[in-house]
Amino acid sequence: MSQRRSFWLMKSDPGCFSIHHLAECPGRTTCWSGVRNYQARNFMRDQMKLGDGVLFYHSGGATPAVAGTAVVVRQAYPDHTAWDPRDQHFDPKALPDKPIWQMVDIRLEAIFVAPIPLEMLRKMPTLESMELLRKGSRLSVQPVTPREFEVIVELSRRAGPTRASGKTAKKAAVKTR
DNA sequence: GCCAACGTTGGC
DNA sequence: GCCAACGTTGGC
Repeated sequence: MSQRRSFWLMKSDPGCFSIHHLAECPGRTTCWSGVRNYQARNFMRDQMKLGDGVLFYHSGGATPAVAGTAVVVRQAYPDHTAWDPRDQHFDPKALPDKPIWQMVDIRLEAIFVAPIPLEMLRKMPTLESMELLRKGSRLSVQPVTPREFEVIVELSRRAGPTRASGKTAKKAAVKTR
């Protein structure tokens, strides 16, 4: 079986843990704890491999958006936060010798100069079958195709200069005040 | 803050 | 094994 790199999208509420938080973690690396959904866990446990690409998605907030990319640097291992009673994601059914929940480690790769809003993704015909865009989709860890990953990274490259000029315009507006 | 969609739980 | 009730997610 060939070991081809796979791609994923992982959601986080930026008010809880944003890509900027990740940027400040030691080694720009974090464990992805707190997943309490079996389907999402299974993707991490069974399919995520070292070197896989991750789209870091900011859910909730005013503008849900893909905020950047990360890479899987450690494959699935038990999520110890599940057996910590003080943890927000405590699960009394999980025990150290029967962990139930798993997590991976990811390392930040790039923060997009301009995040790609969900609204923009919806406008892209090449992305219409993305899991993220499916009505009612709530999976917090989901596969994306290599093509989808590539299209979004490419969008972020094009969005860069647009935002820069927007900034300039804003500055100019301030100046004239 | 609302609510649709979804996953989980528990009674039967 | 069905399904109603409930809790959660997440866009709007």
